Amino acid sequence: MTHLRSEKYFYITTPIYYVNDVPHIGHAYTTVAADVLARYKRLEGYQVFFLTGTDEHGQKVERAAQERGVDPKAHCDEMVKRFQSLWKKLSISNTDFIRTTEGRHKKVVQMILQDLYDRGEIYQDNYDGWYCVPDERFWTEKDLIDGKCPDCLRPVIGISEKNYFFRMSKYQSWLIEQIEKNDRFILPPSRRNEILGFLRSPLEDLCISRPKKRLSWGIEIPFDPEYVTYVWFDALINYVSGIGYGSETSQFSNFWPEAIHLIGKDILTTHTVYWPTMLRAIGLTPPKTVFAHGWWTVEGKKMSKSLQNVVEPNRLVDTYGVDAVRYFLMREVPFGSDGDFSHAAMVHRINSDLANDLGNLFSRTLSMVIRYFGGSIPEPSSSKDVDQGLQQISERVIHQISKQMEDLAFNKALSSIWEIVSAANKYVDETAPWSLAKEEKQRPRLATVLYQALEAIRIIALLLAPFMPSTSEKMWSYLGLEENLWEQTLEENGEWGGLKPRRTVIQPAPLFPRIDSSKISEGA
RNA sequence: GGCGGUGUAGCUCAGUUGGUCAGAGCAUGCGGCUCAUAUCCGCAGUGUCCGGGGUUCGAAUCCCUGCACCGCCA
Repeated sequence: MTHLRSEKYFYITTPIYYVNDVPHIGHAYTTVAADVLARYKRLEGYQVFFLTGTDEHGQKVERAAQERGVDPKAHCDEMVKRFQSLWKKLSISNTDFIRTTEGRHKKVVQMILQDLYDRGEIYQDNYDGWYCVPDERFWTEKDLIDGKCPDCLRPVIGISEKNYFFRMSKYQSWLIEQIEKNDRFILPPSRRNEILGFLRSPLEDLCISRPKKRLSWGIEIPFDPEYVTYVWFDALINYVSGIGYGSETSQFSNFWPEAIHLIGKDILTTHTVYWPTMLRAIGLTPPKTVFAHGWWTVEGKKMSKSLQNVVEPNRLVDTYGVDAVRYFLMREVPFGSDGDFSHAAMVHRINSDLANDLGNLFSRTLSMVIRYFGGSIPEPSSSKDVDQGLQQISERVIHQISKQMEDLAFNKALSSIWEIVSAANKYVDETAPWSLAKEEKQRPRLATVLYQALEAIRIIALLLAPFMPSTSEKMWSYLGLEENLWEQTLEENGEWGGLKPRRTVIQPAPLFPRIDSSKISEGA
């Protein structure tokens, strides 16, 4: 049985965000990165499943709801909108949005728990320890600092109770082997080393239940109604429940082997130790890659609620525009390193990269097409070395980007695209169409030159689409292209010479107006 | 305390296995163009490649040591 075309699958996830959190630049960062990757893979012709969502159980939600005097679910229904509306505002193209309070998720969690229990992967035992209520974390006696939570230094309460445990410890050597034999399982490599270091000490079993008398807002343990599921055990399962584990069998089996989880470095252990061992026990393969990206500081300082410097993504978008924000996040720092957000850096990126380099290339080229050819895309004739040079750079960049995106090197990919932008600006300078326009006999040459410049812009628009979707759409339509940008593939449309002559370009408004930095308030 | 990482132009950083590797971008200075969002193009720098010692014909690149900063664990 042969297929007409082999289907390529790509599955990308963000963490499910804690519904009680106020969305900040960190949430936006992970989600934008996932979106860029999803859009890029679609451009490469992949079937893409892009999942994000919210984690809605646990003590903080329960308490917040109580304080407001509403039902926890009703509380979540309200809070979840903050994420959903932000993703809409940030042009996020997720395939689905999963909430851990949904029936489809609970069903899968309970099915997995029952199965693990039946097969002896989960057992009951006594738990003695110290519990930090605000952090929802258990600590052992030796963890404590002066009898207080080592994480937040707040008081802890002593707890001794029966709980259920997952036999995580027995998978330790298997896990080490997985990590060692696959150098792309945990990225970047420094994080991989950290986990390998962590795994040199004995791994313990994982407590996966909470007694209802202490916490009722969670998924009930199917074999013991006195307990609910520990939030992490519940939350991690979203990655399989969200693509139909146990129900949509073919969809699940197509996408799961391709899973890439993007996470912040703070949740590395849950994703590279808890989760793979859970999957192993369930009988599923580990994700292909877990990539831990860095954190953003703001104006050189760590983000914190007390400093009141948490960057509110909605305001950022209102101030600078979606695409500029997406561009900055992807361009400023290598994915995986920490970065600093500052308004000065943001404005600098916009003015220099977006307005001067890209925006000006676009407007100078289109203006000349309008001025010299009445807006009709001219027909190119024989090409010269300069022309071919521009084409070669574009072809080289398309080739490079494929590898850079594979490595999640978003900043490098963008810098590669800017090689075309620079080359095109230089090309326009060297060929000087305004001089050619002065002599009638240079008409064919002028036509060729402007066609080449437009073609560079078309390729730039295509490559930029994953990063700056609305800008690319604008460029695309100003170029007079009627085809749907989101149905294009690099294979079919990345070839030089795809632009059709005689279509009409439109006089563009500046893609990115320059920003007078003195008019941007620091408090945005 | 243990393990790991980093330290290269004013700033942010590239520099595969040691031999045009002393670089890029930004910022700065000078020159050019005028199609364009006062945008674009060209040229020019400056560097004890953290300090010290060693291996080698030759080290930013390997080894030892000191200092500084960072990450994970404790």
